[in-house]
Amino acid sequence: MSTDTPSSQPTERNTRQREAIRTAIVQARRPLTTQEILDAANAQVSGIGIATVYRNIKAFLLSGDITLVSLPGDVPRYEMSGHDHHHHFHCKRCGRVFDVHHCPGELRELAPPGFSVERHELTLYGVCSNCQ
Amino acid sequence: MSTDTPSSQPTERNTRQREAIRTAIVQARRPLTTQEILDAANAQVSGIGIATVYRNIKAFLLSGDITLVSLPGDVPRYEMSGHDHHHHFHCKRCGRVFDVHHCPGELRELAPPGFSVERHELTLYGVCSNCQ
DNA sequence: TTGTATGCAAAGCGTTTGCAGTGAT
DNA sequence: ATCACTGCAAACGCTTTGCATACAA
Repeated sequence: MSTDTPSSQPTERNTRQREAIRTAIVQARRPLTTQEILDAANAQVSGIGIATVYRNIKAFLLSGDITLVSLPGDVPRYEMSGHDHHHHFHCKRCGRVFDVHHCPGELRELAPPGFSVERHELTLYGVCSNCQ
Repeated sequence: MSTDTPSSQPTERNTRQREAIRTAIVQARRPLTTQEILDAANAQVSGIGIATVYRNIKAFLLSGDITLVSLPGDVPRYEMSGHDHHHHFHCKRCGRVFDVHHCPGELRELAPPGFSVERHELTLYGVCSNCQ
């Protein structure tokens, strides 16, 4: 066994673009799409390319900084990690997605006999308080 | 008011390809991906093009014959309509999706105050009985 | 100075569409 | 004989990748 890490990461650099992308996701406080991230990041540092957004999203996912939020039939969204177990609410008016910090709880019994449930995802659909 | 339908649909024709695609979905008894549909249909009638599968899927969706099943972070699947309210189970071993005919029930109270819930989708993840 | 990060453009990949030929009615 | 349906290939939209340059360290 080796003492030094065999696959040491290359040094990460703090670029204006990367910080703008990170800030966009942090300040949103809700899951953002790639396009929403690009728009918010461009508001801080103009000229950011979409490829840079994709590359940084991938890097943040790998490092665990952000989490993929994919709702059925919708484009992927991303939010900061560290939230506890939660679900999502999709507003049909404004199209935004919000976190829901409640959970129906134990769902193992819902599956047919012989099926083992390890995880679940729940999405609520309706109208958010802003759009009422 | 007119007696004849203003926008009368063009007459549908029963082609071997269309019937192969419909049969594939009927016989599966679980939601199928586009590729699974193409493979199953080709087993009956070889040489079916992928465009034909997409066109027929779209037609079946419009007519209500089939229903879109889209799970988070996964490709769309399709199943015959007419099932009652149900959810889905995704096996992490074989990748197949199964219907779950139970439901946790009333979920309106999970949303934050001021949010109105109209619909919900639940996906269970784990290992199916075949793969145990 | 080094080499990671970026921007641009090209390449991928799954899905859609245009078009000419096929075939159900 | 019609005209909807099909197969093929081109077109699309979104995401990824190659490459030369920019810039953080």
